[in-house]
Amino acid sequence: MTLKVFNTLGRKKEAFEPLEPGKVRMYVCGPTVYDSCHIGHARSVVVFDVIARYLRVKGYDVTYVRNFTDVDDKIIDKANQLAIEPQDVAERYIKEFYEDMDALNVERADIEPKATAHIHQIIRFIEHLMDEGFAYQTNSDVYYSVEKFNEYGKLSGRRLEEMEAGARVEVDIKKQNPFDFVLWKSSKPGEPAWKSPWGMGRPGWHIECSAMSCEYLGEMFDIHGGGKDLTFPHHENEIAQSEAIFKKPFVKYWIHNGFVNINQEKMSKSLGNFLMIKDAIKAYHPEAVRLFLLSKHYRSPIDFTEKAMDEASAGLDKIYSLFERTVEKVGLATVGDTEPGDCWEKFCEAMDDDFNSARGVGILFDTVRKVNRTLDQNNGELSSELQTAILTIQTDILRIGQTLGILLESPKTYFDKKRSKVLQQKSIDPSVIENLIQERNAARREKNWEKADEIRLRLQDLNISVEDRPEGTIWKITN
RNA sequence: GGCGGCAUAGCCAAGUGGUAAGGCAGCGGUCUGCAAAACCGCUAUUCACCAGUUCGAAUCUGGUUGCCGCCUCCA
Repeated sequence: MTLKVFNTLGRKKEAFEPLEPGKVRMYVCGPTVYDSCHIGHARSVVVFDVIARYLRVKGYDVTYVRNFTDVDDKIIDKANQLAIEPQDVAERYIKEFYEDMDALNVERADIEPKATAHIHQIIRFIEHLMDEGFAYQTNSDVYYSVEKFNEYGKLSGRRLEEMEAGARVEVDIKKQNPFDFVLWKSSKPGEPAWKSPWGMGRPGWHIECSAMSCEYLGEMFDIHGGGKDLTFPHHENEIAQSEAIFKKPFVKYWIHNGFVNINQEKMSKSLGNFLMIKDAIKAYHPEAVRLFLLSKHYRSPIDFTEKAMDEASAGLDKIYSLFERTVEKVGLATVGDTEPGDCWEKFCEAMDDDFNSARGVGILFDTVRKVNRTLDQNNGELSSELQTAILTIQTDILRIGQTLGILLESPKTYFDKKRSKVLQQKSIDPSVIENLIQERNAARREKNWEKADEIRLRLQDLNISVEDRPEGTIWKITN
């Protein structure tokens, strides 16, 4: 099976062939740490987390770099607002980033460099650009001259001449071309500043990624990712910087994820509709958030709504419920005990097609239904063949879960946590529930159906549904 | 103004030349004291619209309409 990847550079799917066989070097633009992460950050980070996991599953030796932009105007603004140091702002939000991403089961990147820890490399990079004639100094600022780079615009499909016609960019008189961008910015008193050949200042935004990707991945590497909005100007500028110096293709595959809307609206400051990760995971299980994010293709926009999240939660319940059943029948295997089966192979086919996790999720539910059917049809003892078959499928589902970063809890833990969360929210003592269930079962034994049903209705009002199973009554939280 | 994307059932969503995955909701059934859960069946002759290419198109081409994104250091 060959993996195909949609490359923004060229805008088509291409067979994935890393520069060095068996190795993948990938760089993803991380956040500018001036505020809490919102659901849009979550999508980008989760999508690339899954891409990295899948590449590893495919057997590639992956080196994954994701940076933190920890020096920036917005960080400085925030520091002024809070009357603290910019680096404290950055530290605070890096800490929050980890809290959010850990909750979402995002694996750490192999290297997570910060811009401020690479000032030396950045300055050297800029010097290099000056030497090669791609940059110029005005007062104490250094700019990149886009006109010097012939291929400027090749990633985003723009041409300098065409852009100028309708550009709304305010013309900065210090720039030779309105699209020239700052490489080194002189500092005002009190701002973070480093000594440089051009005076005290700080790096522009784009240069850190060129400098740090080179530092950790070399002059050329395989995958560079980020949100769609970064295509222009950020990634276009990175190409201009890196290719100007190294005179060869900077990145082989550019991957960009689509945006998250909230109730069909773009998240924006003016609408005040930013959904922060920490709030989303208060309301929903983090795995439900992941399942939601992965149930649509990564390049399409996705709409965050309460309904969509309820459906994702219900879907997750459905899978964990299946595990409850299979664990009882065949026990819980761990990935590695069993050879991958058909289900896993179909999932891989989907993922091989430009990481089509949406199709993969479809296959997951398809499989869940098949196992439930098998269990329904074989109510009594399972033959050893069936047990083995179910174990294989169960393990496939777990394998898929590991790739998508879901299904990492035991069904018991999952449902227990869900229960206690809701009970806590509603300040209900679980023993009250248990007592009601006992009372209802007593009524049922006496065939007092009226009383039993009345108790069931009372529980329903508390968002609790009861299931009378052959082996006893259990209760669950409904969404 | 420039560049790009999208339009598939009530809703969400796969599907890039071979006769419409999956989820949610709905209806009917099996199971059940009744339910719930699970399963089975039904639910798009049709993929925004028009024209074209082809033996054959949701998929390719041209056009129309509608929505959205980027061109603002927003993932």
